[in-house]
Formats: sequence, structure tokens, C-alpha cells
Amino acid sequence: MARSSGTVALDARTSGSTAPPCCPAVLSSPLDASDAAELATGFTALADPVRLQVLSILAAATAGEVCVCDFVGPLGKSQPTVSHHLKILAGAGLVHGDRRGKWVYYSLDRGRLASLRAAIDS
Amino acid sequence: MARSSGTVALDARTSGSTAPPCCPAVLSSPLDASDAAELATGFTALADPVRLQVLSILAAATAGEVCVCDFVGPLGKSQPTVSHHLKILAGAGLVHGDRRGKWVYYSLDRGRLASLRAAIDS
DNA sequence: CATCGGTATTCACATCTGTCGATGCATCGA
DNA sequence: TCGATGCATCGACAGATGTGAATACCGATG
Repeated sequence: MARSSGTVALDARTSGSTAPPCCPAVLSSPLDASDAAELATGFTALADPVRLQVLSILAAATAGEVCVCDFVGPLGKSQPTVSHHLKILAGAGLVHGDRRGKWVYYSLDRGRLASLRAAIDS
Repeated sequence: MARSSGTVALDARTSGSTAPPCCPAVLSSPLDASDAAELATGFTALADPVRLQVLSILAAATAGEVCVCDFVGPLGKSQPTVSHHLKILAGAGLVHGDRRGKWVYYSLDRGRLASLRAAIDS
């Protein structure tokens, strides 16, 4: 179940060569446009109530992972819509999907969430 | 949208004692749709590179406040666009505008930013 | 191999959002 | 009072976004 490698190793997104160790911070130094765009991508993933509920459900799951079919009911959205939101969250690195037979289990990447949190840390 | 009663209903009744001091948290308890919508409003304000740059400029300002006219140049956006973003940030409670003569000085509300940060705290 | 069931993708549509020009409002200086 | 300046609002437009029906894809099961 657990991800094979322990540490988070936030994925090198765009322009991975000169990626900072963690991520650009909003409050420390003046953000240039590209850093701001990268951060905005992360926060855009959080800027939707359905996706926030997805993260909440994942965080509350004792098993640490939740099958796609188990999102549809609580969210009250259609299965394609749920899949759409999960794809956005996965693209932002906030969740990871693991196919196991017919089912795909999604888990929360708390490290990635922490990096976003750190970006707005005073 | 109007979810009728039915699906989740996790907690029997946590009214009264659960009044959150600052804001609902994503990772602690299952978010209902209204809490998620409120949080999403806050993160939507952060989900734009221009607005993140605004916050960065405000945080870097030694005086703690910045005139609207001083945003236009660094942001590379028109004055109406800058005003539009400042209005969104003010609506989310992240900045405060103070009119002083012809000028309006905006300042950063670090407490509001901290509450958003706390919402995604593990 | 054929069928079933869970998930992702495509497509179409309505709505939202970022942007800027034009304009209005408020304030300061002459 | 009048003109100039800083900021907000309005109107319009292009592009992005959330949503679901229909459908394709993939793995399990018989």
C-alpha cells in the first residue's frame, strides 16, 4: 500500500532543472511570473469545493486510500466528474492513483500539501 | 447542487462545541459542501499568478502597505485589471485597502493567510 | 472468447474568469 | 472653479472550467 520510496520527492513539474529545493514562497521574496504561475497551479487544485471534499475524505480514510467508486456517493457527483477532479488533483501532485484490478485507489500526498502550505507561511 | 439529505451524515450532532475558531479544516473532519465552498472561495483568491504576486509584493513592502499605482508596473497589467484582482483579494479578506487622499494603500492580512494555511495543516 | 463492471476519455454546453478600453467618481493643486 | 490625477466600475470579449451523457478502455469472471 505504501509508496515504495519513503520520502515525498515532489515531482519536478515544469522546468525541472533549476527547481528550488521545496517551492517558491509567496511571502519571502518577490515572485516572478513563472514561479507565481507554478504556485497558482497548485492552489487552483484547492480552489474547488468538490476537490477539497476529496482531500478531506482521503485524509479521513483509515486505510489511507479510497476507491474511486467510494467517492461518487459522498460527493454527489457523476462518475466522470469525480474522475475529472481526481485527475486535476493528481496533476497537481496532491493525490496518487494506484490501479489494483478493476479498481483504482487514490491516496493523499501530504508532502505536496505541506509544500503548498509552506508557500504561504509567514 | 442542492444536495438533499442522505449520503454522508457522519457525525450525529456536533453543533455548538464544534464552532471553529478560525475556519474549517480540510484534513481533520469530513467537509460538508458548505464548508468546502467557503474554503474554496479562499483558495480561489490564491489560484491566480497575478494575485500571488500582489501578496508577494505586499509581504516584501517595508512600509507594510503599497499604493495601487505601484502595483501596475511590476505586475505588467492594466490599472483596471490590478483593481479587479485587489478587489478579489479584499473580498477574500487577504488584503485591506485604506484610502488616503487620492491614493489607496493596500496591506496584507497575515492572519487571514494563516487561517487558510491552517486549513490544510496536517 | 464473451460478458460484465469499474474507470478514464470524449464531446457538448453553460457558466465563470481574466483582461482591457472607456467611463465615472473622488481628491488634490492651481 | 477648473483641470489633472488616482482608483473603481462598466461593457465586451476570449479562454478556462465544472458538469454529465455517451462511449471507449481495461481487468476480472465464467
